[in-house]
Amino acid sequence: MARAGLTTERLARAGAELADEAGLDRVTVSALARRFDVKVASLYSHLRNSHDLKTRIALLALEELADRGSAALAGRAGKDALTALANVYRDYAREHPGRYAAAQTRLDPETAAASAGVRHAQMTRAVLRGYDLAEPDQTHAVRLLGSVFHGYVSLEMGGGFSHSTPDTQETWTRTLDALDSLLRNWPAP
Amino acid sequence: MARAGLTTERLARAGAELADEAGLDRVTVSALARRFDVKVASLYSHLRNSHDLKTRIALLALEELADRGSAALAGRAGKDALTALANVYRDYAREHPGRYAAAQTRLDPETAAASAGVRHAQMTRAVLRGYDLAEPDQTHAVRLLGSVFHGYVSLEMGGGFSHSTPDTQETWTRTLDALDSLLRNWPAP
DNA sequence: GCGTCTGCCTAAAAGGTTTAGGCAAATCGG
DNA sequence: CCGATTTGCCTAAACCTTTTAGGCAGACGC
Repeated sequence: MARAGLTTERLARAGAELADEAGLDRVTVSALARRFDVKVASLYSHLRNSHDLKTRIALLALEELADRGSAALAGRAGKDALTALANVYRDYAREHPGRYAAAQTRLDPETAAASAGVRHAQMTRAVLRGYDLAEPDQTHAVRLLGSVFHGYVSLEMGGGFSHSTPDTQETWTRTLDALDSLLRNWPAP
Repeated sequence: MARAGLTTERLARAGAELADEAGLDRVTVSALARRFDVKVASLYSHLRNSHDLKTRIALLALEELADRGSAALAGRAGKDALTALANVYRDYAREHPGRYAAAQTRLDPETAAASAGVRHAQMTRAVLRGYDLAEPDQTHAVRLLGSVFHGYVSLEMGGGFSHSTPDTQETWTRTLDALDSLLRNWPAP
């Protein structure tokens, strides 16, 4: 009997593809076994359980996002950097909706601390180097930017901005203008 | 055999309670049947399927949120209104995490159009009456506020702002200050 | 080539989803 | 007030997903 060559890595990658194609809620251990033409139980040598699979997809997505982010940020500063990073999130969510959804999976603290999530915070902080913000305002701003990026992307993807006018692209551009303006004129406490 | 008195309404309400207590992912038709001490199949006279249950919980949550929002907005304007509405979302998510999670369920367009989601957009627009924004900037601002409210609340709940300093309450306050400032000084295109 | 280890297998239990069809309680018309 | 109809919850059953236990054979180390 030929071996399928399963690894945790390949399972996570295939799970990510399946999430993008069929939606995160259809990513099951069973579906994955079918995709590898292997019996379900075989996957349990590589995965602790079903939630473990989701976690691994989340970690994969966070890492891909962080890689794209640091590539986009290289050589940019100020509004240019802000726009580049923001677009990384939006574009990734559009290209990989299932992976993006997986990236929102709640991770337990140790896993989160070891994840690429840390790099995300660093990247946002890097964007803020182009603006003049001291602590604790810098941390407030990091959190605000994270909120806007995530909030906008998830509402847009969820159809929350459904009515057609104005264009959501237009809103996105204006939102980034607004954030840039806000960061340049951050209000004193 | 005595009847349990099930209705779609009661099922949605019990589902919402269960979501808050155990988490949205543990809200199943089976669990709900157990709670009513009734056989599983009986629920299928009141619910089309499992997804239908989630949808009804989502609609319930959206309505409760809208009710709280309009109560909070009554008699307030400007930053006062902004803060009040923002706190409605944050407080609701803290009090009812399962319901809040359910409210993020993607609804099909007809359901969404008939839902309280419409009132949410109107409430945000009402807040903006306290600021001087003409269309299309007003719509851009509606979307921005929605993004920040939703993004902040979901990141905070998901533990995204985990490190302890500064306090997330402090960030929240400063975020609202920043939004107020931004709306008063909305950048020209 | 032999032994060990590992990877995928079969088997099986347990629980969730959903449909079909039945009986009895509630409700309504006379 | 009683018979007919409707409605609500039931049993039964099929199907799917998750997860554990234990087995056999292919890959690898010597």
